Amino acid sequence: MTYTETFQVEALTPFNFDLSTRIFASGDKQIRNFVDCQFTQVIKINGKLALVKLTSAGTIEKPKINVELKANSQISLLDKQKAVEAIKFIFNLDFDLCSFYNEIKNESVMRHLVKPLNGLKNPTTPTVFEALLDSIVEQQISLKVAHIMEERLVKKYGESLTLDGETYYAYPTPQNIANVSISELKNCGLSERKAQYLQGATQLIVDGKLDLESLKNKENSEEIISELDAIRGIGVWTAELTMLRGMQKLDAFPADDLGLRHVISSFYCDGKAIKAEEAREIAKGWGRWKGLAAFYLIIAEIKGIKA
DNA sequence: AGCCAGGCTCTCG
DNA sequence: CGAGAGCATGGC
Repeated sequence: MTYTETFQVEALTPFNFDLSTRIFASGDKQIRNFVDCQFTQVIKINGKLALVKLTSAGTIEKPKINVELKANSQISLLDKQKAVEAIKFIFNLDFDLCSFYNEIKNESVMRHLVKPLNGLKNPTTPTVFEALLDSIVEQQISLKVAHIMEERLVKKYGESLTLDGETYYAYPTPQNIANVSISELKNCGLSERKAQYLQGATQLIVDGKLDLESLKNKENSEEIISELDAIRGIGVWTAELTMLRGMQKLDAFPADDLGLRHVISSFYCDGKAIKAEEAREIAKGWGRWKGLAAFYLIIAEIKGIKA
């Protein structure tokens, strides 16, 4: 028996749902993807798995999202409320893009991106742990390879939900990974070291020594970086990526990131290789939300927008 | 074939 | 201390 609830969620204007969600277009259908203007992902709400299907119901200026919530058991009012919270968090619906646009309106490159990318938000993962897991896996190796490994991890250790004959996977939780051996993790393609990093961080969480999820409530990003950086296997890059992707810390700016430096260079330095220090210097002109600005550059490059 | 890929740690000198 | 090796796998 499948239970379904349908409702709408409003977002702060401007918000372009289709543009913001397009980065999931190449995602695995059983995990998280965006096909035919519909976003699909399983999330854990109120302790149970539910499939979330989202489509845009409004415009960029008056944004609304159609939500279809599906589960194998009755969906309570609280479940619905939690789902709304999760959706708001994933798409940062309460963030005011106008204040971001105000920060960059006079910058030589950024000001040209506001119009073509109007309403673009940087989606986040429902839990911080997912962002951390992905960031550790993506250290050093190519994203393509990393995505293959992430997919293996999710399908092996994430809980699954089967609805109407289709099976979907939620991202593994720390509890799901806690008892997995290093050699099993290696079988997913992780190096010995990375398997240790992931297992180590997971143990800290399960043992109550690291409250990863509530770290996002800290105001001071530098504090979050140093707390994460102190953990074995997590450097500044991993911390910053985790913050951007899992905590909505849009001021985090991963200057060490190879791909990002490449994009910055193509807009500011004719494509010649630049160092992290030069990237930081350029980002000084981006105002407060440097991580979001970086995301705008990345999407601008993908869409072939010239500044 | 080999080299490289959105890093990080460990080990030398 | 700073530099350099080593890591895993798939794509080019």
